[in-house]
Amino acid sequence: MTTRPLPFDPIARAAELWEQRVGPSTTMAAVTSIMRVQQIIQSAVDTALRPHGLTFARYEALVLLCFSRRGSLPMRVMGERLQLHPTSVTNIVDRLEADGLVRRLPHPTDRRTTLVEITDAGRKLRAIATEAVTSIDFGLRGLTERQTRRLTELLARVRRATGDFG
Amino acid sequence: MTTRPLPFDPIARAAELWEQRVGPSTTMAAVTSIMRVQQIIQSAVDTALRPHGLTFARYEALVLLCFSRRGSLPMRVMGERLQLHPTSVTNIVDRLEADGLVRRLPHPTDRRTTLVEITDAGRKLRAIATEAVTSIDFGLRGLTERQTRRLTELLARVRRATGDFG
DNA sequence: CTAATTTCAGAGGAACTGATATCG
DNA sequence: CCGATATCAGTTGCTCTGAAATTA
Repeated sequence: MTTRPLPFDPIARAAELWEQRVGPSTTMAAVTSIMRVQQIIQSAVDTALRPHGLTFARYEALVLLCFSRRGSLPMRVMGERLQLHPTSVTNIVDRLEADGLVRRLPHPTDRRTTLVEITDAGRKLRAIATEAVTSIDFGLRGLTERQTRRLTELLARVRRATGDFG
Repeated sequence: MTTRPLPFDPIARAAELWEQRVGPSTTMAAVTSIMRVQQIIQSAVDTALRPHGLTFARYEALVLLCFSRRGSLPMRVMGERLQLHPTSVTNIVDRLEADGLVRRLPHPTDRRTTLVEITDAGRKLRAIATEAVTSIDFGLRGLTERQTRRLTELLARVRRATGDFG
């Protein structure tokens, strides 16, 4: 968030030099691109959510709960779906609960686990925040519908190959 | 880094629910995929670099300097190329300098700017670290050469459309 | 004077480790 | 006893804001 755009593609230039000095640059270019686009998206989405007191991580948690069958999930399951460390789940739920967007409930049968339930205020804010992020296309621009699908598909291959699921 | 892989694709499932309840899910699925793959790559790369006392950000800075014409660049240019906040550049250079991998030099003509020059130790570690990250394919698996290029190309469209360069 | 470059102090959000209490 | 769940304390790394000092 510092400087004006460069007149050239810095990743393409780095790839050229890499090719000359190190070797094949295909993987390096793709990885650098992913890191950069993630940064762009994170920044755009966080900017859109900040007026509503949310970060992307907290927004994702809200969406997950909102879409769940009963509007509630165990902490552990939330961490599983969102790929978060248990302590990160605690942290995120703490903040959402402090804002009255979720509440902790005891699990009816397993007293080790605590359920997190979305509140009415949480559902309302989820809808407002969704409007905010979709109105900027989540910061993802420049792709056709078809290209966007292709991107998702390629990334799914990576996720599967790295043991993310399946 | 907590749990075993899910038996299903959590992003595909979230996209289904999004489609039912919110609307078109194409963009949301792509964005979530990028965030997740970035997380996978970051984790893999940082794990590979940790034994050498580097993070990905510091490694990138080392590569940038190593490939530069004179082995040195102004702080501002580093921030521009690596898309880092000025204070982040200061932070990263501080750590690299503390480890003897770079050194600060006064700019010969502009006394406002300070040059950062890679040291011999820095060049040596760059080579070792490159071996470490390439040996794990930067954490990027499951794609053919052709698919990897396609991924880079799609991401470049996004970067260009969001004003990253061009 | 304005503008650019870097640094510093401080804050926030995220991720991790290790330890602990509770419970199945 | 073992393993799972959640929390707590503390650390690290990165990013940002706002302010300052220096110089073009």
